[in-house]
Amino acid sequence: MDQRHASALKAAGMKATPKRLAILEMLEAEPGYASPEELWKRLKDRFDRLGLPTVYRNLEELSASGVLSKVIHPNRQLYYYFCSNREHHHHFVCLSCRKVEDIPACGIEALEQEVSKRNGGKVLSHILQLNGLCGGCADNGEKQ
Amino acid sequence: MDQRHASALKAAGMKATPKRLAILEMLEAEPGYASPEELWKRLKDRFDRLGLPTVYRNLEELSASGVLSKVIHPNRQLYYYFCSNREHHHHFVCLSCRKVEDIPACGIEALEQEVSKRNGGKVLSHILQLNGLCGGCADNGEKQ
DNA sequence: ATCCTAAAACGAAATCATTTCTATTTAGAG
DNA sequence: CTCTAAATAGAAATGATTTCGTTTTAGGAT
Ligand SMILES: [Mn+2]
Ligand SMILES: [Mn+2]
Ligand SMILES: [Zn+2]
Ligand SMILES: [Zn+2]
Repeated sequence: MDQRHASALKAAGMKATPKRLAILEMLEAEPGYASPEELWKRLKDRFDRLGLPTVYRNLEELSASGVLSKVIHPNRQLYYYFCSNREHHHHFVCLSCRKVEDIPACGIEALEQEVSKRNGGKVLSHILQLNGLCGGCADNGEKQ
Repeated sequence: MDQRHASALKAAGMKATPKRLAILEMLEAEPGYASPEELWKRLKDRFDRLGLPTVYRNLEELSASGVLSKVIHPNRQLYYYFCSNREHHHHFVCLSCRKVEDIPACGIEALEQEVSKRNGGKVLSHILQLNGLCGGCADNGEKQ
């Protein structure tokens, strides 16, 4: 149905199944981020059969391929967000209403004040973390 | 015993119990971040009794009070790190050896290259997220 | 249009890191 | 030294997420 999403899936090397398309449609319509179970509960009505593991699996795959973005939440549960901005950027997420706002730049100190002043919101905390391999480990191809 | 840690605990309004001090000592000696269970297994030898929930509870409390820092890990398990740098800063963590390096500035794009070149490491991914309340939600004191 | 096969989905069950709960112990103020 | 709120034990519960063997399906090939 939705050619945009079908194309995105094809570009990601994934089959355009009805359930994947429904997940993308629902998440795109969502104003903020959503949990796998929330999406599952609402998607169940549109299919005679839909397993929660299927939702988990697809969200993770779509996130891994960059079609969806994952939210790092203090409660450490999984949340996903559909962001049409294909440029590299980061997010401001509201812990109350789950709204997600794009953050164009990456200067954190300046960013906090800017977000706080421009949107009138309050930044309670921020997470900045670089994951990777140090020099010694990058050499030999160790993992984990 | 360790006056520095006892003082840090006092400053945080926490009692300087032997187990808390042992947790801090062990984590300070650790070259990288560690999980609650790893610390527990090694601390058990030093006490006739030590519950895993106690380690979890103390790590979380110490993290909340800023004595320890929490690591955001792709496997979504809990890891903690003792950082003596009391200035506001961020971390580069190695997914292979768990080493943690301070990152003084917050310009992410520049940072990735800088970390990659200066330390010879490889940045596989980064997380930048601001958590807080948007304008609408900051007004009324809603939570979650 | 039909076949074929790797990919996707099912769904019950398992996993297991983390939390909860109640009784017991203890740090540290007075 | 006493007293009490804070801290801990330890068993049990929790529940989000994953696993697994089976069944179904998307989509390229014929
Ligand atoms: Mn975005
Ligand atoms: Mn540090
Ligand atoms: Zn390393
Ligand atoms: Zn909000």
